[in-house]
Amino acid sequence: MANQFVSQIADIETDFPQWYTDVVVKTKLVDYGPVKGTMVIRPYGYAIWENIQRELDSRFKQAGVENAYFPLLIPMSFMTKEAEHVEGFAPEVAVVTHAGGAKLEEPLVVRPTSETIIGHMMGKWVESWRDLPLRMNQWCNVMRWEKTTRPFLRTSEFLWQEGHSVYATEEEAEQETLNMLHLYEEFAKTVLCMPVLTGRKTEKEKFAGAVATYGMEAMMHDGKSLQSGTTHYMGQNFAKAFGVQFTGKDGVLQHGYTMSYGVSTRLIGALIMTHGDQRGLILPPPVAPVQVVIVPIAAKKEGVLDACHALRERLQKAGLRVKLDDSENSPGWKFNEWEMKGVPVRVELGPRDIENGKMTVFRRDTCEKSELELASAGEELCALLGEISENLYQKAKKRMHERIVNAETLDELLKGVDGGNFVRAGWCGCRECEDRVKEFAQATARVMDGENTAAKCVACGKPSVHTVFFARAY
RNA sequence: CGAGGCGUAGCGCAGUUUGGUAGCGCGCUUGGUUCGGGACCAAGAGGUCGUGGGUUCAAAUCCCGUCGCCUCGACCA
Repeated sequence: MANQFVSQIADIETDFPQWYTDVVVKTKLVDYGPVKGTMVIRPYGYAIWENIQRELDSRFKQAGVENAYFPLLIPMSFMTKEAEHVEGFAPEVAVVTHAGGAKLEEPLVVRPTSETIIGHMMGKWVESWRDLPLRMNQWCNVMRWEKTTRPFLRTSEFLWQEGHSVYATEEEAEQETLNMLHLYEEFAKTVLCMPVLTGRKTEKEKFAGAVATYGMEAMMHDGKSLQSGTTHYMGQNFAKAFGVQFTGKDGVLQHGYTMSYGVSTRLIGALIMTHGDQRGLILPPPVAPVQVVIVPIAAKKEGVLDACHALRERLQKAGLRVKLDDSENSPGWKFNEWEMKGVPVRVELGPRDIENGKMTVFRRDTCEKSELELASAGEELCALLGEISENLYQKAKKRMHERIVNAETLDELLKGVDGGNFVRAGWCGCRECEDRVKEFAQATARVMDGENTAAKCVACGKPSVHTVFFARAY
């Protein structure tokens, strides 16, 4: 009986994909949209995104990046200007052919990403070395007509931020590509409480039109990897395609160097799958829409609701996001509901607590109950939320590091990924070997390690050029 | 696009083999008693059985077509 609600959610150990879908839908984060492959983000889910936006945006601003907005529709001819780019995205773009009751002269692409239209505008805006660097970010939706979809992880339409910059030199643009990767990594750690692996992507996995792509990969409960953010160094590919030219200090007309970076609502999927447990969501305090939920006990008894309202006000003044659940549901029902929704801390307040000047506190990450002083509720709970963040990060980090194994042969690599691990292995750098790994172990190269520590290639046995993290991926 | 599965109340399903009054659980509405881990009692609302055709006295059930969805493969933030 007590676990009736658990039966609503699939078993996290044995049925991970189903568990994920159950949690996302049953905790009312999203609903399915009428158009296949789209999702409706409900208020509770969107509040998580707003918190992610706020935290990330303040970091961008601090780094000197400004927000802008570019149009949803991109002329088809823009897409075809960069050869690799169009080839990479053509299979998944949605195209508008009619508008205003008539067929359009030139079809319009619903943006799958905005390199082309931003490149076009950069071409107009950049004239002199004094105009550089030009660093912009936009928060928007994009559309990629994927064949199979899953809420947050892969939907036809998704929300993201895409940052785009032009620099005068190769060194600056490359450096910015790495800086943003590190900004993402720090963000994942301190805001999402999520450890990640970062590094350069292989040629096969890189962004269409880029010179180099870097990725941030997070490990899910089942040992599969989820690409959670990417940064791209474009060299002069897009600058040449869109005429992004400037006159340098030396008076010479030259092309700029561009780079871009993005994270999407997929981050929400990542934190669900990183922290969640058998009871449902566990949301990291920095992004939780509700950080503390107050559940009154015996609400009709005199003074209980008053005490709850007073506590809520004090906690709000302390800067916490607080919800007082004064609905007619029974306390047990509320406990389970808010646990499933991942609220980090619950405060139970009843006649017994009030009489003793205490509050009963339940923390979602460990599911432990304790009593804290009502008088110092604000400070106590702020400290507890910090402790929960730290604990979530350390737990996830420990799990990730325990599940990174080394392999010297394809058999070892297969055994590793079958066991739900990331596999660190040597690679000679050729496409054939990368394909062979995928065919043999259904694992792809996620990112390359900073240094090459392996002796030989896991597939062909020739000397290793890169050490690569291989994993199955979402 | 290849292979499998499923469409019956808001959600989850039974009923289909062997044709015969449209069912169950949860949820919802109203009233009452409850409230420290998904409470209980009573009364109630809610269905073109995905859809088109056929067989039959009679179709959720049998036959033919069609549409939609899900899972697994190839593509991907």
